[in-house]
Amino acid sequence: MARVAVEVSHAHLDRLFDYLVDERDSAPARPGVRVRVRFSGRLVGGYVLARLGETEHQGRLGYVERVVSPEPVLTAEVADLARAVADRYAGTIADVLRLAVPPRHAKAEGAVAESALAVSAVAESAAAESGAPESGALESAITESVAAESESFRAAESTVPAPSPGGAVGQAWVRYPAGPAFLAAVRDRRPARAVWQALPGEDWPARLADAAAVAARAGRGALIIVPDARDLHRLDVALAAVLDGHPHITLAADLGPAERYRRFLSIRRGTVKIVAGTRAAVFAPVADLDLVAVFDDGDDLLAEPRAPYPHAREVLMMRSAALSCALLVGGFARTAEAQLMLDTGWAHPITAERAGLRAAAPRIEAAGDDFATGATSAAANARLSPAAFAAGRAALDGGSPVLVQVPRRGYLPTVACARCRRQALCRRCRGPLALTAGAGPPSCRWCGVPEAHFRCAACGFGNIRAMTVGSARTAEEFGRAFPGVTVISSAGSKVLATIPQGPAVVVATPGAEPVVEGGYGAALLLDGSAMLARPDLRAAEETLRRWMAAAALVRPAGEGGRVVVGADGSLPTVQALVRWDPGGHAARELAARRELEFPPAVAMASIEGDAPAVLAALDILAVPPDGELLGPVELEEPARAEAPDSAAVKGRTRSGRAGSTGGRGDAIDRAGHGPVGDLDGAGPGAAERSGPRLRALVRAPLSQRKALCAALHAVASSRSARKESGSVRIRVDPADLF
DNA sequence: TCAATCCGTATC
DNA sequence: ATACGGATTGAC
Repeated sequence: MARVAVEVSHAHLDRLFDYLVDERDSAPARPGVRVRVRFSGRLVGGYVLARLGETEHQGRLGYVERVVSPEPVLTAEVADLARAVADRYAGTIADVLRLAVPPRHAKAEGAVAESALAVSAVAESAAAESGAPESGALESAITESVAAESESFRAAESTVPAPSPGGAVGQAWVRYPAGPAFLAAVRDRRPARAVWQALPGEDWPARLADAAAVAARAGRGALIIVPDARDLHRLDVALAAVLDGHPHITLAADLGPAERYRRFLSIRRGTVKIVAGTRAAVFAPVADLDLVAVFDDGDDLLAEPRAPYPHAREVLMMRSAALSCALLVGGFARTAEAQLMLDTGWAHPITAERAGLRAAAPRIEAAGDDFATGATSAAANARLSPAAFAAGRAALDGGSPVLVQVPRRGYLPTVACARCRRQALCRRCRGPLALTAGAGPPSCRWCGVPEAHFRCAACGFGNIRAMTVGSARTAEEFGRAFPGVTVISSAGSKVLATIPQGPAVVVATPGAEPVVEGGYGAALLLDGSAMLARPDLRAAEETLRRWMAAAALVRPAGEGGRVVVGADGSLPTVQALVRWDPGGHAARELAARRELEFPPAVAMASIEGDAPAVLAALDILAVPPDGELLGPVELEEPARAEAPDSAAVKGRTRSGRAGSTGGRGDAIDRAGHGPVGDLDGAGPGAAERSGPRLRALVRAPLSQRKALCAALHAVASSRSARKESGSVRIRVDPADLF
């Protein structure tokens, strides 16, 4: 007999089923293999989780129809993890397994054996180029820290033989007092858990690679998750430089099915134990995991958009807890979630001392609100305050590039009625109208329809004015402000990974800032007020994260590096940037969330969908004793007019979002329905046709998260068992709360 | 009293 | 989807 996890995502079927195994299938039907089974008539896929001598099932058992392949693709660890993640997010194990195990590609199964050595072309070439680093630095750093008994990571007798010489890494971690002790813990396979605030200018891919190398030298595995493909490429290069000899592999979303499965297999077979990837890789079945790490955990790309919407940081936390292995949550800034880990004592901080920070940080100043505020500045050079202009000028004169961060891409991405200032919206889909470079009428960023005869819906006026200035227009303005200087743009569909040294103005959207050898001479952070004013729970945290990511690319103050932020210097978030205090800011954020009873201080879930279905769901929801139901409220539809939005500015592609065409993807994501469905029903009637949609929030103390998730799962089970009509989406810790 | 049929529910 | 059990119905 075999216990099988079937690929059926109905909540009421979210359990294991036993099947008989025919004699001829008995050998290959090992735990972890894919099988096909008959499940109430139809053939479905599944995974063998265990072989059994007996069953608890009362009725008749069916037979495993077919063993798809003898390859055990699902390890016991990942199976347990999938169950835990499903429980944590009130989802089903089938949904998690869909995220965790890539589709089979038969050809790749045969091919893996020979090709496993050539796992990363980048890795090979980069390794060849980098010289052999001197040896001994890490070892001495670790030894010192062990002797010193770091406060954060209790030193233990080393149980692992000293790593062989021939390439040392980790020396740079001594800038963080707790750093070497953490590496020692990784080496000794102790379950150290750390929240790491990288110093400005830090070569963070190299530091993560150091940590992975420690695991590799101990003959063990490491898994590192980063937000996007550009970060992953940097990490790939860094790993290649320090791993000498130990193979590593990257897992990105844009690999084809064959390559994806091939790499997955070489990880599962233990051929490669050092793995780096984007969010889907959190489930990679890395052998002998010693370390799991994530960098820049505030990036919304780390939230999986498919059910049950797990967050990479949370999955890695669960993995490290289940395996008792080291966890590293890093970033220039610090999320409220990371702060909570520190507050509860679950993790320890790895931060630099004040002196180290002073040596590394650029000089940062606020230029006040008058510089860079959308409409009023669009016409003039007012977007450049005297301080900003001076900082830029000085850097350029010194032969260095200047980074200009603009939260919005495009030319003039939002426009408004010139008389009443109401935002100008598309008359067809109510999406935002925008102006593109050059002449021509405004057009809708969602459906693309041009608006040749704008009339304000509120006051009937026929002229528009700019409300926000995008990166393209900003590049134009800076070209005029600094005549003769090269202007480089990195935004939207054309994101640059690096730029050459030398004087240039680099205009980039957040997350798209190119890296430059030696650092930028200055960074000018525009339109900060707009970014801070977004109606989003995480607006402050997210703004600081973006600012710090940009400011971290600037050389230290001692080498002339300057940062000017266009926002009121008295704002706490601006203060946190100026003083480079991500920890203090995160502590205040978390305190505010406690006050408001919002995540991560409480467990929160959203229930949204068609009104009757949501009401019926709420009717049977057993809210935990100290829980609370908020709403339901009607969702405005179509989606509301916007402030700078998070995902669209980066110009990176995530599933279902057209990176280069932008508008279309936005429409689908934000409104929950595509533009096509509404084309024949312009006006208010269009939204009504699908019926009103409701959203409710439920919250509970963290101690009752399990009960909350169980109650939500019960709601989903009841709905799916009765095949109830209408759609309801349940999300635990939803990325967007408003 | 028993078969034919309907309906709800479980799905191994 | 399909299979099954229990309830319901209608013929004898």
